[in-house]
Amino acid sequence: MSVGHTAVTVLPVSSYAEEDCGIREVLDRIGDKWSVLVIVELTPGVRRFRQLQRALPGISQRMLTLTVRRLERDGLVARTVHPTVPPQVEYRLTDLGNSFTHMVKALAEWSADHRDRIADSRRAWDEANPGSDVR
Amino acid sequence: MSVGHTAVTVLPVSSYAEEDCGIREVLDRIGDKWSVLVIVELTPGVRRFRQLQRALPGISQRMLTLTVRRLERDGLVARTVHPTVPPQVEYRLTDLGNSFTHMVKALAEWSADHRDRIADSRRAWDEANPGSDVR
DNA sequence: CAGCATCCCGATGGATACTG
DNA sequence: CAGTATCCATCGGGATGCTG
Repeated sequence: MSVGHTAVTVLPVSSYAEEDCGIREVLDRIGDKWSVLVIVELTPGVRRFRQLQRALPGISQRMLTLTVRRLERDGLVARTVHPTVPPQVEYRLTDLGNSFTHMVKALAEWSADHRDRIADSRRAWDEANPGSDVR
Repeated sequence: MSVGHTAVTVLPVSSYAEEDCGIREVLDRIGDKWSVLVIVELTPGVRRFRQLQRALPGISQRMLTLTVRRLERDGLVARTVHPTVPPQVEYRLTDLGNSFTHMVKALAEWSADHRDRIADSRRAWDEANPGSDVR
């Protein structure tokens, strides 16, 4: 077997979007249902587990745990356990998490600024394309 | 029945993260697997269907169609059909779509800037938490 | 209080085949 | 070329029950 014979993994090129620009990584981190909301909720300061859950109506214990663990793993959130009875666990943003806050803020502003326009566009599209399963 | 009796919809408060700030809307729009990548790919200019598909290795016809339709519905992308043979369809960003480009750029920069730090954090966490299913 | 362990369902999205 | 139509596997995430 000569060199370059097996497993060449073609992958033609990819003008822009490919793996080179790290968009996919960010999306994998914040694209899920709760991560950004948790970050937003931690922006004002430290929160305890139950506090977070109450502040995020609809989140299950399981998902809050998972979300907060992943954020901790990524270094966006710090977790502090106070070995008391009953147990007390605090969550806060790290510097890294705080830096990400700016992104979220920009995103929220963009959303607020263009919300109406998007809603209009959707109405128009839906009217022009009745009975479409796109939605 | 007196006023204010039915359907009070409790919903305690929701300090920050609730529906009021439009984060959820943005995430519903860009949190999927391909939307942002398509937008990135359209940033340099107009693209045709197959061009997009080739530029986005791994995307299926179905998903490209769905993604591009949703973006069109939201008013981020404009679709132009040239009734030729064979058919030719062009996609380009609208002004709205272009404005969103800035968000994506910021996200990409943030990702690039902190990629290493996050990777380190993950390694450390994985080492400190062996055999965890969090990942 | 702050979780972990299970079970399970619906949505997302990939593969494939067909069409104007 | 630019789609549409199906079928199907995966998996994110909700509900529930138990524990230190």
